[in-house]
Amino acid sequence: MVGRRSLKADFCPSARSLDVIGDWWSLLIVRDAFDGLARFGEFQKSLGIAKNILSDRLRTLVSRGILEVVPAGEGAVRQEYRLTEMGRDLFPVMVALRQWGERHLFEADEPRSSLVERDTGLSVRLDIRTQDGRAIGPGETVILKVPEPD
Amino acid sequence: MVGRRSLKADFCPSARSLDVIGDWWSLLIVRDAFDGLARFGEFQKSLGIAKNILSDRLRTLVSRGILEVVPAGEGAVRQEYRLTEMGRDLFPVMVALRQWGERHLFEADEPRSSLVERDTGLSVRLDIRTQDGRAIGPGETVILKVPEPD
DNA sequence: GGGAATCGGTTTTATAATGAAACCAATCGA
DNA sequence: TCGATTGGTTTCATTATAAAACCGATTCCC
Repeated sequence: MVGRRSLKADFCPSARSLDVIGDWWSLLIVRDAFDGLARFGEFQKSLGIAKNILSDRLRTLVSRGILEVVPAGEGAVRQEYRLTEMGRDLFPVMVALRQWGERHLFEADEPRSSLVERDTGLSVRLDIRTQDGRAIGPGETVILKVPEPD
Repeated sequence: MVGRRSLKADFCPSARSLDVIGDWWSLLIVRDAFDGLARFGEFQKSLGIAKNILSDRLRTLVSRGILEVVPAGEGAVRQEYRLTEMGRDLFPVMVALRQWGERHLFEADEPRSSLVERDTGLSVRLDIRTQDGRAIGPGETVILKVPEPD
């Protein structure tokens, strides 16, 4: 096969998501975008990514509707990369990754950045519930597959 | 630089998480593991991944504590790959990815697999709240950075 | 019990993705 | 106006990925 397999046509939503944002850099760029970064140079400095790769990733993220290009300031020539609505919707993904990393990838006493509510400083958590509001874990769930066409 | 930059030492938990599971295949393997797959051949068939790459990814996931190798059945020689506690803790990440994919990567009428509570069939959702239970969005949060050592 | 098929990989080789550096045009700042 | 910065693109070297061939150990089948 040439190149990497695409999961665009997969019926599993997780697989399609990974097809779009599952590469090494994209979510890091999105994280920085959530953090307020918007300019090419800012991403490049923050991530230490090669410029050609950053260029490619930004283009791809824009083409997929996760970032959009907007003029930087009023009537400015330079442009910025901003999260679209679709991009901002990745927030739960970022929070879930953060939460997992905090729990498993840090020593107890190790310094780390943390995500809190702006107004109160309360830490943010994420949980999984049924439609009617009961919290549940992986053991109580099941995936309903779509029937394979012969 | 040679190879890919490691984010192991980054103070951002999301970055460390991506360092561990941010590559192209790992989360797909984890998804399949949540789905009950456990054998080398099962993963290989499900993902269509090259065997050498699968071999490498499984080894890495085991070495990082996300999967563990257990004997398949009583006294069996063959072995299986199972999610560890740390691996099962990735459930919210999978749900978040799934939710995003459902919302943005499918046509309204397109068939898709869905995640539901086993006993009731109710669909599963995920949301972000403060410690005291109020649901919030990205706009109401802020990241507290760890002070950079000079 | 013997042979064939399957399982769970490893090795080899080709190709694609990534990274670093050099380069460049347009803009900005002094 | 001139030099520095920004935002890239191009080129080339290196690394990762993929496909296929291979292989030993098991399991299936009769």
